[in-house]
Amino acid sequence: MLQEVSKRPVLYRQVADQLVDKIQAGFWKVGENLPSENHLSQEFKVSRQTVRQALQFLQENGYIYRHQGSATKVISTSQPRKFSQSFNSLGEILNYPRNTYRENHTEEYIECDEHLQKILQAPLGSAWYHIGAVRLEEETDIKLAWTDIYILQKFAKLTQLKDHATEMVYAQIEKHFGVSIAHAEVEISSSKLSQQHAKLLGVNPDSSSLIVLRRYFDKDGNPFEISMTHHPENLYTFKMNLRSSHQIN
Amino acid sequence: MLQEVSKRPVLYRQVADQLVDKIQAGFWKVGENLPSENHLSQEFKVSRQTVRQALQFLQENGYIYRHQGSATKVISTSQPRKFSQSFNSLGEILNYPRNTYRENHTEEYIECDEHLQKILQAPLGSAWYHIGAVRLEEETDIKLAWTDIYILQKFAKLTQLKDHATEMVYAQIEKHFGVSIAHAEVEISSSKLSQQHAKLLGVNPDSSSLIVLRRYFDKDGNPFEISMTHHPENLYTFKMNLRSSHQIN
DNA sequence: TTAAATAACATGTTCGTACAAGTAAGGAGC
DNA sequence: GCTCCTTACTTGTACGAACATGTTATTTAA
Repeated sequence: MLQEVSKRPVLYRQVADQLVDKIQAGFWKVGENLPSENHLSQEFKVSRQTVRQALQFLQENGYIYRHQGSATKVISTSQPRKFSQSFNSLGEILNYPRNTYRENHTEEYIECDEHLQKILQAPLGSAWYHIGAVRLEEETDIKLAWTDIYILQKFAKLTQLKDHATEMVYAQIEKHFGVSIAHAEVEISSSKLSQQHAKLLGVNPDSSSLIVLRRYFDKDGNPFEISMTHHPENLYTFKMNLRSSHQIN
Repeated sequence: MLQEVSKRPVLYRQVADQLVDKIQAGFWKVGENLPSENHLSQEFKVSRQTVRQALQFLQENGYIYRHQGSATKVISTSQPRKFSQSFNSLGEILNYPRNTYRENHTEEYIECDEHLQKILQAPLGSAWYHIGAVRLEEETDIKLAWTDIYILQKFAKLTQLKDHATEMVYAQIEKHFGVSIAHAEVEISSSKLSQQHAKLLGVNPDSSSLIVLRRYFDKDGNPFEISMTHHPENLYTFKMNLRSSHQIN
């Protein structure tokens, strides 16, 4: 019965898909309440736990708002953008979604020249190692972004490590060289995608891009890694959730 | 027994807290695996279900990486970068630089239609007040951005207040209507500037733009203000500083 | 009329149990 | 030494049951 509607392997996703369909079809409108978990449990002929898993999926994707004691409310019908990164704390901003990996295209030793200095904020002539990579989604191999990573030259051999393509580079530096982040900067801006990047990512060369620049500093205030990521337009959204729940610790 | 360690009301949070403590103390280091769920279940003398809830909490907070079949891996100690939940800093994301002001171009009563719903995430047909404004720098009068602000219709008279053009609208709502922000979302994306916006801002119609969407919710999860700001390329950068303030508090 | 107590109902937590499905290591066979 | 397959282990899914806790509407008492 459920199989006919959806070919999802797992039950709670089948339920979730049907709920999403109904929301998007306007059966439950934004601002209205969903039936209770027990009611849905009977309607779909699944356990309440399964319904709760489905509702959790809807919540994670921003469709509903749940709160103990009150009914579940529809807050959005919009299909969330596929690649959006959500943060609950600012620290998470340093990371990239787990289900992605890098594919290194270029690796080279470079010196910080005047042009690079605007990005690196490092001394002129300092020695760096540049990695140019495409970031892809694990399952679909969709090209998500182009990333330029600059690390201090002494860290260059990192690229030969086993998990290099899937782990965050700053985490690898922390792990293998004992350098930890004392301070970081994140800058987000927008610009048109360069011809070259557009070609590498297989998108319209006229499209705009979201640029995320991350600088990692050690305890002495020296940058040891800088990454600059170009996301083609509409492919990536930066999303932050700010809660005013005062006492977390 | 567990009570002594933590006074959290719920069991899974007590377990989660202890796991986080151990990770931050370096008992399990980044890259290492946690014990299996069954093992933890026995160690903490709680059901596996409770352990899974605790692990889910750790996952949501970026401490661990889990996926079916493999052991749970520690990916972050989150300690230094957690730049923690000080609402002041998070709140700053909601604000706009002080030395700017708005120049309202259009004000109108509107209803939430299908197109607007994607932005507002509010019920179809709900009554809103729309303010279209250019944001300028105080001294130079340089046009920085175009902003569409949507507030609930009952707040419309705000626009007649004295400091309306310089204060953040959400702050005005808080002040005059006693509605406080319980939750907020910030979404950052990139797109090409529309012809109309480009003309209003006096920039090249072909340029790209940085779009910052802010949604403010009350305690019931209802949005009461949404603002969507379009920054022409190279005019605005979203910058965040993350410090590893170990124990300032 | 208003305010406090209560009942009904919603989601949240916690315990069981069992099986499914993905991963990784060890052994068999070549 | 190498590949393939089995096996043990891990996390994921799904069921059932019971109680906890927060919300809301109703009823009762002041």
